[in-house]
Amino acid sequence: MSTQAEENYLKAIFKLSGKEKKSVSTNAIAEELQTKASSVSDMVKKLSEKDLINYVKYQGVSLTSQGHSLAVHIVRKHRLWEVFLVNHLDFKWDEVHDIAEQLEHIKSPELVSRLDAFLNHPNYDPHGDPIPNDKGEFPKTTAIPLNEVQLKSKGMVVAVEIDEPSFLNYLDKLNISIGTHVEVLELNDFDNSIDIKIDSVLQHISIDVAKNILISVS
Amino acid sequence: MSTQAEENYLKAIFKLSGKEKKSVSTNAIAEELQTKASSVSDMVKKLSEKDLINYVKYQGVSLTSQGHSLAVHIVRKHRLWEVFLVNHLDFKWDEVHDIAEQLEHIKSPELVSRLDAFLNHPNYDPHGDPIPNDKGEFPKTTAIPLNEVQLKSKGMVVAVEIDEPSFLNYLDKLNISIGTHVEVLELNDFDNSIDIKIDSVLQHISIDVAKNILISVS
DNA sequence: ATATTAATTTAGATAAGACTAAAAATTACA
DNA sequence: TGTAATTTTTAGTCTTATCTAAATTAATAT
Repeated sequence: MSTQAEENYLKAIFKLSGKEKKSVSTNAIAEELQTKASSVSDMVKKLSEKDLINYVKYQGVSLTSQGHSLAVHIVRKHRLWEVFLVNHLDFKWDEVHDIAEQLEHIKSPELVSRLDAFLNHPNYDPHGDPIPNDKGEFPKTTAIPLNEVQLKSKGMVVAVEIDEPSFLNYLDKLNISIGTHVEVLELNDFDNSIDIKIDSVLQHISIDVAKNILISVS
Repeated sequence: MSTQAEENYLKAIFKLSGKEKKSVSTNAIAEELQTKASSVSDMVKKLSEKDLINYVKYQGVSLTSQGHSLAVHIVRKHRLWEVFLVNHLDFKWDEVHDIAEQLEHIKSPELVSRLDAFLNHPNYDPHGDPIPNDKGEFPKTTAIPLNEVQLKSKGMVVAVEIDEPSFLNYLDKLNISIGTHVEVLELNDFDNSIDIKIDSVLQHISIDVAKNILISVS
């Protein structure tokens, strides 16, 4: 059985590995989990002994298939709970992350499958993040970051890459949410900012914001 | 902030204190939590330092008003989650205790109040146990144990005092659930068993079972 | 190629929560 | 009332997860 701490490490490693499944450094994990590199060093040893990660001293870590499937399962629970909180308890999309961080550690396979059914097997959470099914498979998505969308083309916001309230509140202020239609008008080379049109209103957003908004181009 | 361990101790002390708020012994807590008396000794010291319980060496413990309100709050969360699990996720009444034991430790006042509203402010959980409101007040109940019901009188099952699956499954077999109408027919002095009528079927139950079935006499 | 810097690991501590075994206090009862 | 039995506490150990400080390995730059 996995502890909450172990699950948080696996989740962090999963996130940092990216879809390229690249090896993750001790420091990167420490940064992600707001802890010290020495603590990470201790923990990766334990996870390695449990065959949840591959670990060679000084060479970073990667998830084993067992660790990967555990991590995906935690992500699944996190995102299902977020759907519940927003769709049924009327939370806003910027309020659910911390609560889901707690709920994702509840251990009951039956609960997960019943919650999933209750929610009608959702494919995406309130931030547009894909929800893996019970076999760990993610729905495929073809979205690209807003800063990579071709000039003059239109698309729809399908997901955001950051769940922090400060970022989400900023998007609220710009009237950007999942489903919003955007048109990319112009790139301003001098500061890498982007002109976009939302509901026929012109907006001006920085490259750092644009990078974290995923668009399905129409 | 309270840890899960602390919360479980407070809950155990609350339960063992009864409505008479009697002082609780170290051994009783150890028995309730399936742990050792020495561990309890350690923990009560800590809870006492946090002003959650009154503790004098060798003289048992009682909850302070602060400890009481924390304990009641955990009970509230436990029972609200049980209602959710049974009413919305279609769990049976014998399946929800262990899951609610986990969910009761989720920390989010907003979540509790929204869940309560979502469930329509229920007064009783699936076992008929009263759910305190957000001020910690319990709905008043006048039910009495089945073994104290007068002979020849009728009533309705409103609660059960044990949540263990083995007990609940036994009740299922007897067709006893919350809302069931029962008539007490006879007391058999030689073994303290009781003859009752359920849905016009005669049943024979032991005093130990009867004690844990609460009846509202009609 | 070697010296410096950065990243990582080890060593040693700490805190929470549990345990066993032993000591101390309380209760029971002859 | 004094001894026996029971209950409770203390002392010492263990595990998990963290930390700081020091040591070691790897990476970088001259």
